This record gives sequence, structure tokens and C-alpha cells, in this order.
Amino acid sequence: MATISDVARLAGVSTTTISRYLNGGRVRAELAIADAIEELRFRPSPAARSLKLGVTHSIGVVVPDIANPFFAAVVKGAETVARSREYSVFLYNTEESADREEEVLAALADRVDGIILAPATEPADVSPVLRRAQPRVVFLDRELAKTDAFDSVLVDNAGGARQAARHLLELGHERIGLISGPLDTTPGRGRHEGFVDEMARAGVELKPDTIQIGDFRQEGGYQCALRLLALKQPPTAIFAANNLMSIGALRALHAMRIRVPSDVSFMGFDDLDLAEILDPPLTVIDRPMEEQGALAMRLLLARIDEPNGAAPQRIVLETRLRIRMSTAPPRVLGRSSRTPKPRKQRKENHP
Amino acid sequence: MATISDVARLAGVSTTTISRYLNGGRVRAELAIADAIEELRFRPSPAARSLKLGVTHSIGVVVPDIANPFFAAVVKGAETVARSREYSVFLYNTEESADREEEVLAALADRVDGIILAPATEPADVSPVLRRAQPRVVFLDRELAKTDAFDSVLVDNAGGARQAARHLLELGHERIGLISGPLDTTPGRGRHEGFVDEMARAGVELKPDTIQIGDFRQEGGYQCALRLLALKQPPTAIFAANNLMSIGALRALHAMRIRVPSDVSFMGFDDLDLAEILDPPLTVIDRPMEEQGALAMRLLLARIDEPNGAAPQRIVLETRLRIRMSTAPPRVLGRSSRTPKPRKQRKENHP
DNA sequence: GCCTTGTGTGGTACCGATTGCTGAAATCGA
DNA sequence: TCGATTTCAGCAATCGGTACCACACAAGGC
Repeated sequence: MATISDVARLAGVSTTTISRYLNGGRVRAELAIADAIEELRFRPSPAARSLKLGVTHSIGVVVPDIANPFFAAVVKGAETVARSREYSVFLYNTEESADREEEVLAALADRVDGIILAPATEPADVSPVLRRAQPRVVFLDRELAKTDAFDSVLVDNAGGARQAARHLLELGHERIGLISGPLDTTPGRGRHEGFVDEMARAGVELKPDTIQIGDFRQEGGYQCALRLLALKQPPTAIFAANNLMSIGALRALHAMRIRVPSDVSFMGFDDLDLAEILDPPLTVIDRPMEEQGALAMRLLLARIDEPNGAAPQRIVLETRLRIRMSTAPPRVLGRSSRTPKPRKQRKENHP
Repeated sequence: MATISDVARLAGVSTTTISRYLNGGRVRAELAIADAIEELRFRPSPAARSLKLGVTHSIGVVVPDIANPFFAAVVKGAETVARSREYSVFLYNTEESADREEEVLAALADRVDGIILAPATEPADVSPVLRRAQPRVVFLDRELAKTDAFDSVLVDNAGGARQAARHLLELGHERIGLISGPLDTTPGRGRHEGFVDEMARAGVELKPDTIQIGDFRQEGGYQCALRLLALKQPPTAIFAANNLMSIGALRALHAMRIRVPSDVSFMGFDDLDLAEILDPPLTVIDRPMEEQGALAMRLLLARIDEPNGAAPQRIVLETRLRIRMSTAPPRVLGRSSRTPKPRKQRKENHP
């Protein structure tokens, strides 16, 4: 590769001048320099620049599982914004492991100008790496309980879960199965609490065994659904707290030859590509996914531009209930103490 | 951040010694140095190292669309291998645009030690950036027609399409709709040719209007399917050449209230997460996705370790026919000149 | 015509690591 | 205990840029 000195020699000026030219300063020999750069196909070395300037022009994006369509969408949104600002994206996959995450963060800290982090779990305390976070950090989808010192872009997990609960309640369900995510994650806990709370508010009690704690993965969803179906009094409706567990649960329902929604209603958190053409089309809580990634990246870049800007922000995106065909009033059962009449179903997102 | 000089001062030795310690050389004051490093939380600056060594320990991965589950899986596989070797991954999304790809490659070339590239299209010629590819390049899923100077990890597109054609033929279909990908891409052309060829070999002629060229995206699949269904003599079976177009086509079938497989059989290239629980479960041509990414990364790292190793390799992975429920013998139609008897269906992957 | 101001340039130190070379200390043999 | 040989440490140059500083030269004010 040609260096700046090569260019300087060829153009008959000093490296200072080349540097100024490159950085938009006024310079006499513009043409000669442009020609020399062209001829040598010169591109300034990012390493050298980075060493001198202490800035890398790259952002680390750390997600638990890039194969999860949600995170894939997030990364896509983030990458698009980054490139529009000429930043590059380092992608790290932590496989939902806190240990791996810690390693990754340590290795990342001095390679990037900022980090978008979707933590695998909520650690007891802020990782020391993050604490002396010379690079800026934005939390995505999941946040740290212990601190509000960081920006974050979240989704209204509790609200979304409430929408789900309300929808199911309005259809007349009372025995509802909940497939939760890990309670030590923001979305896991938020959705859990929102759902349980809304049920309680409606005076419906969730029995402990109708709440199954999964792991946000397919297999977990599968197992949880199986357990719910094995109950003496299986639920008439099931809500799964994320996309992967929805898939797993649907697999289980499918395997057990349970018909949806006539045998049991089903809905999940996060839309699926195929949700509309499933049989039946899936009712879900949806949210803007690419936007969430894009927003996080914009927030981070703003923070980098203006380190002492506003106080840390906590952006919470709204969810949206998409009613399709997988939810319906429960079958009237002899066992039921009273026959629930489906209440009128609301259509708004946030009544 | 602490620098190597800080450590040297604290440990009471020179930077040379620290450097040697870091790089595994024999050193007297091991303990003192280890302590100093620990105390200062010293980590060598990647920028400085990179400048001096001319090596970045990072790999660029360039894909057309990270939100496509196939590429998400590929990236996952690649990232896992990379991290096991302590390499970082730069992710770039080209949005299926050749221009963007060119930009990305130019910007990438001197930031990374190697590139895994899934080209958006097959350019007329090898990009100059790649030609003087100081960083090594491995082509993934798609290759450049004009040259065999690069390593590549492909899938047996033609073979997979042949399996699909054979499967459909064996079921007795003769009027088969093909939803192809762009013919200027490796998988687009390969699958097209494989399918058409196998049909020809069986003496079945594909009429031009039963071949629709899509764009590997959902919307394209949707439109193509619609056109096929609008034919005076619509096909009795449809094969879509990738996952996204399958989804689009299924949407179209769904919208038109066509029943699968009783009205028309359907199958696609690439498995889907939900394929098994669709109604009906989808028959597909499957292939190892994460492995493809992992393999590409391994090949690339090997090439970096041993620049003058073996001649460029062209690895072709096998596909596998997964017969589920979306394909069945065609309904016997009055119009048909002869009544096709379903031939016996084979089960092997590669007869 | 002299002095001030402004513009553009080049020399050079520096960012933080690595490494060839030289020299000193440690180890070994007798 | 002394010299020969092997280890190990340090100096300083270097990678490729950037930017402080000093300075040459032109233009402008009086």
C-alpha cells in the first residue's frame, strides 16, 4: 500500500500538505495531489489514523444470538445507520452467555468508539469494563437494573404483555398459560410482570403451574408448552414471551395435534416472517425491530459526537397488538365454574 | 488507557521487556510485570499493534442481507469460528446492491486481514479492489464466473434444484412452475439450470411462462407466484429458488386461497424455521447454513496463516431433500392429455 | 517604503506498540 | 576463581498518519 509519504514525494509537497488536503484544509497544489493519490491508489491507513487520533470509527454491536430474527433485524438497522455515517460495525455473538459477553466486552473496549449491547443477562453489577467505559455504550432491548448511567433503547415489554393479557381476557380466557423468558433479563421480567399484573388487575389469578419459565429459545418454548399441556386442567390460551419460544411452543402444539385456536388460543411476543401464513395466522405483539437498532445507533453516534450532551436517555418503543386468527374465545367447558362470555374485543393498540 | 510505557515504569523494566513478555518471550521479572499489567488493567492498543505489524486480526464479512435467515446463520457460523481464533468480525450489509458492495470493499480492504464475501451479483469482472487483494478473500454462496483465483464455499445449487425437480417429477407433476432467482447470481443461475436441465432430462418441457424470474426477495416471490397462478393452465406444482421467495409465494397462495398440496404442490430451496409447523409442513431442499459460514471462515483463516498454501479451493456442500407434506401427486385433471401415474418416490438424498 | 496581518508550507515530535542490534549479566566448564 | 558462552535487557528506529510550531511570502494599511 502506498503511504502518505509516497504521495507527498510524487506530488512534490510535504506530508503535512497531503494530510491537510485529506482533511479538507486549503491547499495550493490540489490537482497534483489529487493526481498522485489517484495514481498510487492511496488510502490513509486506518491503523495509523486510529493510533494518532485515538478514534477508530467503528462500533461494536454485541447481541446474544444473531440468528434470532429480532437481533438480525436490529443489526441490520444499526448497520445501515452506521454506514451512513461512515462507521463500521464489529459484530459479536455471545450465544446468550454472560461469560462470553464479558470476554467480548473486554476485547472490544479498546477497538471501538462505542458499543451497542444487548446483554445476555442482567449481571448483579455493572461490568468493570463498562464502568470505565471510555467508549460509549447504549443498551439495547435489555438494560442494567442497577444503573441509569447509560443510554438505552427498549421496548415497552410490560405494556406489550399487558396488551396480550387483555386481548386474551377480552376473549374470555381465564385459564391462561404463560411461557416466560428468563426473569433475570429485562424483556423476560418485563413481559412476565406485565402479563401477571394485567391478569391480577382483571381479578384473574394465574396458578403457579400455568407459568413456565423458558429460556427464550425454541427448545425451551417446546418444553414449556408440553408442560402446560400436560396439566390436569390445561390452559385454554397460551402466551409465549418471545419469537423463538413461540416457534417451539407451536411445534409442541403441532406435535400434540392440538388445534389452534379451537382447542387452545395461542399468541406470542414478536412477529414472525411467516406469522401471516401459518395456520392459523398468528396473533402477536409486534414492535419496530430495525428501528430499534437504528435508534440505538443514532443515539450512540450522537453521544460520540457530543460526549457531554444530554443526560442518558431511556427510549421506550411502543408495541402493537396484531390480531390474526390464532386467538379466539375459549371453548365452553363443562368444568368451568361459570361460562365466560367473550367481552367485546378492542382494536386500539393502547386503550 | 494505560500504555506499555506505564507498565514498564511500574514494573521497573523497559518497554522491550514488556513487549517480549506479552509475546511469550523469556523474561526475568514475570511477576512484577504481571502485577503491573493487572494493576493498570493494561491491554495493548490494537491500533498501535496493527500499525506496526500490518495485521488487524479482524475479518470483514460482507453479505447482501443480514435479515435473511440464511445469511444470519452464515454470519453466526463464521463469527463463532473467528472468535475461537481471536479474530473479530466486521459485518457489512450491502442490501443486494453492487454499488454499495464496491464501496464497502474499498473501505474494507485496508481494515481487515481477510474478507468473506457473498456478492450481491456476479460483476462482469473482478473488482479491482479484490484483484489486488492484499487481504485474502473467500467467496461465499456466490462466486465470480470469470476467475478461479479465489477460494469459495458454495452449495450444490444445480444438484439441489435437480433433487427438487426429480421429487416433483416422481410425484407425477408435469406442469411445474419455477420461481427463479436473478440469473446473474451463482445460486440463481445454478438452481435455474439444474431444475430446467433435470426436467429436460425427464423429457418434460418447461413452457417459458411457467418460469418466473424473481429477485430472491419476498415481494418477488409473491409476484411470481401470482403470475404463475394467473396462467390459463396454472402449474400443478411450484418450486421457489430461495427461502424469502418461498415465503412470498406462500403468501400469494394463501391470499388466493389455493390449497397446498391438494390444489398445487409447493417446495422451496432452503429450510425455514417454521417449515415443519406450516400447514402443510413444507417440503424443502435443505443445506448446512451455519457450517457454510464456519467453513468459509476456516478456509480464510487457513489462507491467512499460510498465504502460499494450496491452490484456491472450491468447496461445494451437498443439499438434502426434506420431504414433508407440501408436495403430493397432482390432482387428476380432465384437461391433461394423459393421466400421470405417480412414480415411486425415492427417499435417498442423492440417488 | 515599512510594518502588520494572513495564508500556506515544511520540519518534526508524537500516538503505542515491536524488533534488530548492542551490551551486560548470568550460567557453565575447567 | 576465571574465561567462554548463553540469556536477557535496553536503546532507538520504525510503522503511517496528524498537528504544533516556526517561517516564508504575499497582500494590505499607514
